[in-house]
Amino acid sequence: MQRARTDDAKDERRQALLSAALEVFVEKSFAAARMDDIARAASLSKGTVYLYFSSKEDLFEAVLRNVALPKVEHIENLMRDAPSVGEALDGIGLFVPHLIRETALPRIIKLLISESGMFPEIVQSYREDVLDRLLGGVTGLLARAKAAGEIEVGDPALAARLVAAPIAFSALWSVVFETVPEARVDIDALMAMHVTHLKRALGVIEEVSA
Amino acid sequence: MQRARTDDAKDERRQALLSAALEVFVEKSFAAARMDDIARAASLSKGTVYLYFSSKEDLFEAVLRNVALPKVEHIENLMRDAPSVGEALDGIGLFVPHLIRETALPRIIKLLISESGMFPEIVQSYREDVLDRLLGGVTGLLARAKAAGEIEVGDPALAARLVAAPIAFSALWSVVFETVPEARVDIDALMAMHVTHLKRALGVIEEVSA
Amino acid sequence: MQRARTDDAKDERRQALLSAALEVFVEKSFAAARMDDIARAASLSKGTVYLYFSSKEDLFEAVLRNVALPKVEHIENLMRDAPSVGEALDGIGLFVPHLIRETALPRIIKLLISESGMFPEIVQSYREDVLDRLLGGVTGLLARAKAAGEIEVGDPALAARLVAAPIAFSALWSVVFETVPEARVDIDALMAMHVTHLKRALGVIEEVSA
Amino acid sequence: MQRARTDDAKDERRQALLSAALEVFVEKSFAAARMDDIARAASLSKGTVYLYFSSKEDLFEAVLRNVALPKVEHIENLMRDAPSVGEALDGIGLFVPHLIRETALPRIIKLLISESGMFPEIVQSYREDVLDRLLGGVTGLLARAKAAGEIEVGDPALAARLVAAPIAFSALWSVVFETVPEARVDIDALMAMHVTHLKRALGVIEEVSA
DNA sequence: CATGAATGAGTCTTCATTCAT
DNA sequence: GATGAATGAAGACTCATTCAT
Repeated sequence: MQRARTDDAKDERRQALLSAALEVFVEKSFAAARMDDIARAASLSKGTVYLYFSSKEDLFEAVLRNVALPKVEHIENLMRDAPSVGEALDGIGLFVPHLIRETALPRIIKLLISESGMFPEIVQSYREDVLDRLLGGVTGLLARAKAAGEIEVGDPALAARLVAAPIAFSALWSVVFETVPEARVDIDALMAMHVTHLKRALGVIEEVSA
Repeated sequence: MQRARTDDAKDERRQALLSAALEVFVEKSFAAARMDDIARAASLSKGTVYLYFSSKEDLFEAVLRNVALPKVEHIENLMRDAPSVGEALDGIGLFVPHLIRETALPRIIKLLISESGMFPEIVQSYREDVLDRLLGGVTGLLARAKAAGEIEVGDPALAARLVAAPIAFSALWSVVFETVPEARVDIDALMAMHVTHLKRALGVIEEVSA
Repeated sequence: MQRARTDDAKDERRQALLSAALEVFVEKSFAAARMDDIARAASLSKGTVYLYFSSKEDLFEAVLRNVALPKVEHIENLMRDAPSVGEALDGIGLFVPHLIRETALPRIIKLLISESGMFPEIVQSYREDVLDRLLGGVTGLLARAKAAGEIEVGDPALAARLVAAPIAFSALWSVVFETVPEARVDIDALMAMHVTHLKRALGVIEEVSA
Repeated sequence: MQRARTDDAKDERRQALLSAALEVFVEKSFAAARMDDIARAASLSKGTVYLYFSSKEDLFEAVLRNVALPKVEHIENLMRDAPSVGEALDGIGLFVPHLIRETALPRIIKLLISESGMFPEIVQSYREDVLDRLLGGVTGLLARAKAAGEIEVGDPALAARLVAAPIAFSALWSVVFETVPEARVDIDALMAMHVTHLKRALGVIEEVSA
């Protein structure tokens, strides 16, 4: 491998390592992942990894710190700025398939679940920093809509979980089972149905899109 | 430790080991679990484990083979024999909290997810033998109700996933996050809401219980 | 297994164990032999072995102490009492095939060789008590014959080794290689030739047997 | 330890390991030898051995594969090209003491004998590839000489064994018993006598060396 | 006496980490 | 900066030995 002299080149290499590490940690779990696997997945040698991360655990933490977090704010804003629950749900229905197919989200979720026993603090802080904020965004949206008489719902915090569950479920299903073609699920159709069901369940009146 | 002379005593010890192993595998993942941990969790010494299981992997497979499987038929039957979708859903709403709080289901799900990368065949066969059958049971129930004009729904197979998702979600949440009190969720309430939402979404007409 | 109440029954069991142990030690070496193998080869259970021998090493030593030793005196006497070198050699030629095919000698030799590194004292004392005496017997025979002008030979002690070598060679070959039929050697013919060669080499004048 | 960067340095280390392993296997037997012993004998650490050999068994097989084999052809040629049986035997008489004192042959023989029970295939293939060829070389020599009326002998294949036996005997004696000074044998004298005896036994007419 | 379940010391093997090149 | 050889701590597994039954 060439040497990375500039800071940019170093950042690039760091990113390559993080992304290789995510892949390998997800595939094998933290304990079973070998530094060598990760190094090779990033086309580097074992020793080089230690130039960028001080230990396997450090690398693991960096993986969780560096992915997906930017999205949180984005989604919080989407929830806050949505003109109506209906449109917010439509947005979710359209956005989630992309989230599942193209982003690291499913793998991050799987990793969090897998390592919750070994890294409880990391996982709890992830829950606080990411999951609670996302659920909080949806909760807020539903609470405002409920207050506005737009929807009919019990505890918005619980309802937010019902909104999130099929998303998490699909994300997990995709990483866990879809290595095999017969387990494949049509996520677009599933999410479309999820949104339809939610609207019916919440009593969202469908506005006619002119 | 006392010695297990009779076959019954040996079976008991086997069960104790399986249950200790499930605990440790769930907590640490297969790779990070030490046979010694498992042995001590069952109040045995390391060597004794090998009198009952020939290897760590054998023990792991036995753990998956020995739990939850009996329940599958039970639930399949429930779905098949349900007099109506509404009652079936009510049944689910009442049964699931028990399932999540009292049985190994949540831990098994977590384990399956965690080890899907390391034991793909085991995990896929579990999907076929357990998950597909459970989802198939719900799918059948919904398909029959749809044919009878009882409910309004698109593809029953997808809808079955929407039925299952909050159950899986809650199960996972309970093992992954509920080690910490502030992450606790009221599963009874959540499931009650889930059933309510489902009935509304599917257009189930609530019969008045005389 | 029945209990051995009488002393005779106990001795029998001891012998069975010694003979099973010889077999297993020869087949696998001391280190690789498992007490369980030996016990089962004697149709006993593992624990029972410890009623007769205090440890694996004790059993090993007993094996070497209890076999073949009686023969030594017998052979010493044969050598001492032989009326002539020719007849002594004839006796060897007739006796050795039996020794190799029917007695434990070949296995004992193999065992001594195998364990010479792990049990140097045992092996050296075996050499002194058995091998040196046997070689000494032959050496004495040759020395007397030389003194009597019966044969022509250099150092009788060296010549004794030339007498012994093909015997040891055949014994070893039989345990080491003759598990496979294509390695089989006609020991009677080989020993006959050995005796013929020895007589010619030593210049033994063949008396005509009336 | 210094690091072996070049292929040459690695080959050197491999050789050092093979030779350390031979020593330790011979001393203790395969089963009783610890990888750590071997590593230390080669001034390396335990882990390093596994950079060169994938397992203890792999190392063992490599030990047998890498020694003595070159000599076989050499000796085959000597036998084939010998101008006369007498000279061939003289050659053996002079060469064997070197073989026994300076080469790995005695240790290899001991190892083969010791491990014949645990590695029957390896040992049989060694017999075919090495011993049978060596014995075959001598057999051929004797058969040619017999056909030429040079010597008087029965079955040359058996006679070859009588040629080999004192060599094997001495080789074994040297590894097995000569750790102790009082067991030492004068191999040169023994071999000289062996050759003398063989010539007499075969009726080789001693040519006068001008 | 006989058994075989239980134990834990001992050994092979892996792999995170270091460091000479 | 990059490499991969070397290291040794850690963990799976075996088996001699003990001892409750």
